Amino acid sequence: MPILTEAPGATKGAILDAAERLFAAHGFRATSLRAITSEAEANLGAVNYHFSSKDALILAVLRRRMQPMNAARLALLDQFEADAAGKPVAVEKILEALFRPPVELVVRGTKSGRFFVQLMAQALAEPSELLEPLIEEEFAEKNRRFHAAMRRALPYLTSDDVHWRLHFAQGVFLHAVAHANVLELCSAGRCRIMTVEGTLRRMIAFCSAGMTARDAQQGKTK
Amino acid sequence: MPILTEAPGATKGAILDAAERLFAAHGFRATSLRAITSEAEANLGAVNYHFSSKDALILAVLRRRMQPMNAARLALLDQFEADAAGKPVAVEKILEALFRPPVELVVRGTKSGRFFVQLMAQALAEPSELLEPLIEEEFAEKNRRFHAAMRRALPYLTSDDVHWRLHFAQGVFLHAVAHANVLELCSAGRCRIMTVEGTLRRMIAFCSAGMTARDAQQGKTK
DNA sequence: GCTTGATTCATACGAACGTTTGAATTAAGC
DNA sequence: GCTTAATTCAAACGTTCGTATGAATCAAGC
Repeated sequence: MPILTEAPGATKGAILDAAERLFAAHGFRATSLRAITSEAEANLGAVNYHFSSKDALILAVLRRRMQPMNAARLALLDQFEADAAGKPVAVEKILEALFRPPVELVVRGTKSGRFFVQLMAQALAEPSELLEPLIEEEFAEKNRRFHAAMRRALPYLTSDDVHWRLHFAQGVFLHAVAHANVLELCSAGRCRIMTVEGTLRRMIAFCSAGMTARDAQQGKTK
Repeated sequence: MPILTEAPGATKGAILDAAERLFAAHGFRATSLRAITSEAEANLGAVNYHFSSKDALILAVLRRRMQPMNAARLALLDQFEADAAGKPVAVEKILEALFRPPVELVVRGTKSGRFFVQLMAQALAEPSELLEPLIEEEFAEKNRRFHAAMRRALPYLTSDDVHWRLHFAQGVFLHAVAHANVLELCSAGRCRIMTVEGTLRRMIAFCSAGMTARDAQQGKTK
């Protein structure tokens, strides 16, 4: 086991960073390994040495951010549930636990972490049997926990109502953060994601109103 | 000008249909022209004959549905504004004008029209200088009109508030319709997009509550 | 029925891709 | 200082892609 000249895993990390940025900028398929290794100042063969294939590299890029992000979401929810001392957690707090970790990743993110949400949007948009198991595995517990918390906070909604509305809230967050350029375009440059707190406040205000809304035909699935 | 054996533009239309379905299923870049012409039962050269390049085919696929969809949205808004006879259109109506055309395209869509929203999500997620002008050109008037209608309906919101919240509403719609499989996955198959009216009702209930929400720090941009 | 213009078809080309290979390089162990 | 194992590197392989080309096919006009 040699001690590297630079930090251990320097090449591996550089490849992950470059891949994250280029995947977000041009898509998984449109980004060549040559472009990645060129930006990472690594040799072409290094990708297949450290990750064995391009598909495995894609999974590694996604997994690196997904796991900590979802762990942070659950930790935040844990904390709010502890604060609530047995009572239901407020809808706004549940939404904050859901939104804060990714928003902080994007706004404060060092290196290329800020591109990660765009990658998630691509992973969803580009359906592939490659990504589905990762998404299911990585998000299963998060979905279960947040659904349960919302059901407690909104007892007058059916389980299906909560599923639908959490799905909507995910859409708000994903579109707002991953496609922030669209907002900037539509508002002629006036609206941009600047701070964590400002972005969070807007998203939570919108979604908490949506989550708690009293529907005229509540409970009907169709 | 020969009269074709089959309907005029049969090959061209078959290519568009096949491309729409395969682009939605596997992404723009991952779908080869050979796969498209194979599914369309056309010759490989037909693509470059009818559309001149793959990029132009992508644009043609998108434009075919975008133009009528946005026209229908504006027509619906026109109608609601006429009904309102000078008074502001209700938020729910504005949202219906925004959501109904694409939802009907997806739920009732013949041929491959139901895949179109997934394509829009991909076009947004896969940023490309190819697609940006199309999006800007095709959505500019729609954005302007709906922003103005919302400002009339919600006079207590700033212009920036409306930009942000319309952006959120777009996220709800796009994610809900384009990634309906995620909802089905998260709800263990219990929640699915079944009918136009049921889907619309849920989206409008959520978004109208979000649009009209009174924010604690309203008007602050950050 | 020959001409004409539009479309279809089979084939081929060059480029770019992911992956493989084997030698060169590096640093640690004894 | 030699050995060993991990890593880097340059070069090449086979495949697949988008595109181009030219002949074949087809229907309509006169």
